[in-house]
Amino acid sequence: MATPAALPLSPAVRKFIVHWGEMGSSWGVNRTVAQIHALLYIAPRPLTAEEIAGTLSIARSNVSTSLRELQGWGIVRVAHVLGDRRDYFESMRDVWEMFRIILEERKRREVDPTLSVLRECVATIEKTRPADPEAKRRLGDLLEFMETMDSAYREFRMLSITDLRRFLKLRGGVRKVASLILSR
Amino acid sequence: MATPAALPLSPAVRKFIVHWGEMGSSWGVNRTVAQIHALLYIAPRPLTAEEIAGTLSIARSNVSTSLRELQGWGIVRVAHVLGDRRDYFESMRDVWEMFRIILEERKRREVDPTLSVLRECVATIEKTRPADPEAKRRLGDLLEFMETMDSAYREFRMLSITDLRRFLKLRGGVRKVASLILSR
DNA sequence: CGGTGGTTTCAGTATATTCTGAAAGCGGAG
DNA sequence: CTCCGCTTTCAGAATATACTGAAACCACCG
Repeated sequence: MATPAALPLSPAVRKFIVHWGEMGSSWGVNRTVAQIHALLYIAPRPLTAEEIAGTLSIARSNVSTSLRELQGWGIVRVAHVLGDRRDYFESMRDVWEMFRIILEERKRREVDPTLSVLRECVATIEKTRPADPEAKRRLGDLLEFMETMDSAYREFRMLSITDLRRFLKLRGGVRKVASLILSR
Repeated sequence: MATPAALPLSPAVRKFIVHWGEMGSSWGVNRTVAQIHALLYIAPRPLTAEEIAGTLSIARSNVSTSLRELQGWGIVRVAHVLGDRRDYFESMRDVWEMFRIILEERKRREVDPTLSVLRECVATIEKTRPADPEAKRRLGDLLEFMETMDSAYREFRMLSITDLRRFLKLRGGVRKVASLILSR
């Protein structure tokens, strides 16, 4: 009863795909989308939509939509094979780069809008009389926190992947930094 | 038709609560739970479950469940008023501390399990013959990435909130660090 | 004890999300 | 122009998630 185009997957790979799907769910990513991503990431070559559908037992149309979303995130792209009219899909392979892209995208879609909302709220409260000092303070704190995070992120973003990697891999590095920069 | 115990909320506060709820959704947190958290965070004093239900127009029982979840995360706790049998609930107020707690909790619930799964998968593949070199490499890369992130996180976690705050607030700090530590 | 004020549980309902299959779209080949 | 292989769209079906209200529970009080 297996769909014709199903790829053979080892148990380990199967397990990984399933887990990645669940992980996705709890991070607000559709399970199927995450599974497709996992499959493409681990596959040794680009796959057709048909193969993906067969392998994961999901409808062809569902694959189409999900692939579109993954392309929207910029971590999957189409490739072509000479003499073959079908679209082949492949995932970005560099994990660090992928991480960077996803982070950037989530910031853009979620953090940035929150920052504007917070700014608007604070502004509105300030215009109100009598201003509600409690609420103003709380929203202000939150806004300040997010702005600090935001600019710290912008700074880290400027590092090359290689430097970022080296930095994060330093053992005891953080403590060194702390004593170097923070003590005065 | 307003529920008796509804608190008066300014439009700005209202907007904040609604937005926070939506934010929650896209991060895998139930909208209602996020709204309650927002309300408690901004409220000038601890609130009863009744007040929360009234203010947000949700069922009393729903509030109960959601509060339990927030307590599970460790960012909301009960307080009591002398001579009043009811439970009052209040949110943690320090945004940085709250962030730290949420991060820790998500790591524990999501990153740690993923790390084990990846380790298991890699181990399984290694035992298989002939081992699938492609898959092994891909899973290995991912595992290495997550392990690096994990230990970097552990290091940062050792900083006091104050130091962390100072560190993230340094302008140009990252570049300084980069040249200090990375160049050799 | 039985009553009172409050909290929690849970089965059923409502809502939102995801998935499917059939139909429409698209572009090249003949 | 029409057929063919492939892709996308979309209305409705299936599923998962969130929410409600009624009932059970609990602890204290008289």
